[in-house]
Amino acid sequence: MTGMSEQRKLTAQSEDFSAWYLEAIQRAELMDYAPVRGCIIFRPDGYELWERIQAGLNERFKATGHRNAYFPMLIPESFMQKEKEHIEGFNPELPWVTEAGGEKLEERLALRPTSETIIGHMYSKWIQSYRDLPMLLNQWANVFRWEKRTLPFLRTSEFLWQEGHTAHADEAEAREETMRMLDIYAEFAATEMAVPMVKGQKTPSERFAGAVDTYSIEGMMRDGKALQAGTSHYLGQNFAQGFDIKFLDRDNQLKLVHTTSWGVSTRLIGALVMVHGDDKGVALPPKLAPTQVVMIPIGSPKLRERVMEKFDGVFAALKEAGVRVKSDVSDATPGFKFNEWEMRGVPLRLELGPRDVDSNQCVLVRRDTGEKTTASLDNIVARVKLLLDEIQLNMYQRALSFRVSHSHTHINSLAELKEHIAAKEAAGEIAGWVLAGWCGDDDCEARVKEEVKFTSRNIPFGPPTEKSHCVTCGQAAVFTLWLARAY
RNA sequence: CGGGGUAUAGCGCAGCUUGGCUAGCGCGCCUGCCUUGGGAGCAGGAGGCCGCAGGUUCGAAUCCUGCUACCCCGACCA
Repeated sequence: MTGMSEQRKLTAQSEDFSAWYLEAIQRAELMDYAPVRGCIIFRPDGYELWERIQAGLNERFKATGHRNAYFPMLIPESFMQKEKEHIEGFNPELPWVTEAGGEKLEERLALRPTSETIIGHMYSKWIQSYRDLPMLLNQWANVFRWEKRTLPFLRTSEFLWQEGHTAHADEAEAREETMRMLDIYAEFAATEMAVPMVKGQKTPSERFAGAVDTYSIEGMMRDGKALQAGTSHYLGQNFAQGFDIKFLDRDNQLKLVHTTSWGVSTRLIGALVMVHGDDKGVALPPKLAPTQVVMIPIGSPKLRERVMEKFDGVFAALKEAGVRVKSDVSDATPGFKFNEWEMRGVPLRLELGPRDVDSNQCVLVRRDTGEKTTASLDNIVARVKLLLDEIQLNMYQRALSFRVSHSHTHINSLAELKEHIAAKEAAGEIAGWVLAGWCGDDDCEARVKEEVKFTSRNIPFGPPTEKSHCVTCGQAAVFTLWLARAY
C-alpha cells in the first residue's frame, strides 16, 4: 500500500526539478508527447490555458489599436535571405519544404520560425503614405524552430505564439510601441498569471536576429532559473531596407519605416507550472484556471442523497454566478479526489458531507496554502469569489517574494559569484539570480557563461542597486544586469 | 551535433548473465459487491509483433550484426 501511493506521488521538486516538471504537466493532462520528435499535443486543459492567455492579450492588443491578421506558414527561401542577420540567426533551425505534388519545388519553402519577412513583404505593398501609418498588426500562429534539445512548452519544434508587427513613421514612435507592448506583457503576467516579471533590455549577444534593440520580460522559476517569457524588438529600418518598405512623408520625402515586433508563446504555460507548482503538482491562478472550483461530495451512499440535494444547489449557484466549477461525483474515494485535483492545479476545493449538511456549511480548501476553512452555505458564492481573488493575489505575492529572496545583489566579481554558487549548491539551495555590473564587452559576458553557466538575462529598467564595476574584468561598469541560469 | 543510457501490456518494471514448455509483477483499465472528511478492500476479467530488420540455433525477449526511436549530460534557442 505504501508502495502504491509512493508510485502515485510526483518526484519532489527538490529531488529532481526537471523530472518533477515533466511528470506534473503530464499527470495534470496539460500535454502529451506527439509522435514527431520535439512536438507536443496540447490537451484540453493545456489548450484552455492558452485560450485564456489569448483572450487576455487580445483584449489588451485591441485596446491599444492593434488588429489581428493571418499570414502563410510557408516562407520562400529568397525572403529569408533579404535580412542578413535574420537568416544567419535562424538558418540552423529551419525545416524546409522541398517537394510537393510529387515534384521538387523551384524554390525551397521554410516553415516560418517567425514572420518578419513575409509581413515585411506585404507591408511594402500596403504602405505608401504617412497616412498608412502606423500599421499595427498581430497574428496568432504556429511557428517552427528545430531545436536540438526540446522541453515541453519551453522549447518545442513547433509552438504556438502571437507575433505583433508594426510599422511607424519615425524612430521615437516605434520605440514607444516597443515599450508599450513590453509593459503590456509584464502587466498581463502579473495580473492574470500571477507571475512577476523583470523588464529590461537584452545584451547584444542575446538580441533577436535582425533587431536593433531587444527587450524582454524574465521570470524566476521555482528552481531559481530564469525564463525569458516574452520579447519586444525595435527593428529599426533593417527590415524596411530589406523589404523596401517606404512611405511618402508630409514633406514629400520618400522614407523608410521603422518597425517593431513582439511576441509571447505557449512557453507561458511552462512558466505558470514552474512558478506556482509544488510537490503536489500543478497550481493554477484562478484567473486562468480552466476549473476554478472543484466540488467533492462526501459520505456513504446511504447518506449521499441528502448531501446531493444541497450539493447540486451550491453547484448551480456557483455556475450561475460565473464561477468555473466542476463536480467530481465519481466513485473514487475522497482522498483520491483531493490529491487528483490538487495535482491538476484547481485553485479551490469545496467539500460537502453529511456533517456539513446538518450545520448548513461546507469545507473550503485553498490550493495555494492548503488552508482549510468552513463556510456557511448562505453566502457561499460571495465567499468563493472572495477567496479566488485572495488566492490570485497571494500567488503573485508569493512568487514575488520568492524571486526577491533569491535575487542577490552583493556579488562583485567572478570569484565571488563562483563562491556564491558553490555555497548554495553545498547547502542544497538554489543559486537564484545575481545582479552584476558589466563593462559592455562581449568577452566579459562570454566568460561568465563559460565559467559558471550563468547568462545575462537582461539589463533591468529599475535595478535594486546600480553596480559600479564589471563582474568579470573589474573595470567601470556601464550596465547593471541580471545573471542567471536560464531555460 | 559529440558522450552515456534505454527500448518487454496504457504507465512503471522483472525476466536476458547461463537460449527451452502457456512471458511475469505492481499501478491503471473493465464487471460485481462493498466503502466514502487525505491516494480503501475483496472477487472475477480484458489487455503483448518482447522497438525494427537480418543472422546463429531443433528452438531466441534472451546470443550476434545493422538500423530506428526516445531519455540523460554537454555546444545553439521564444
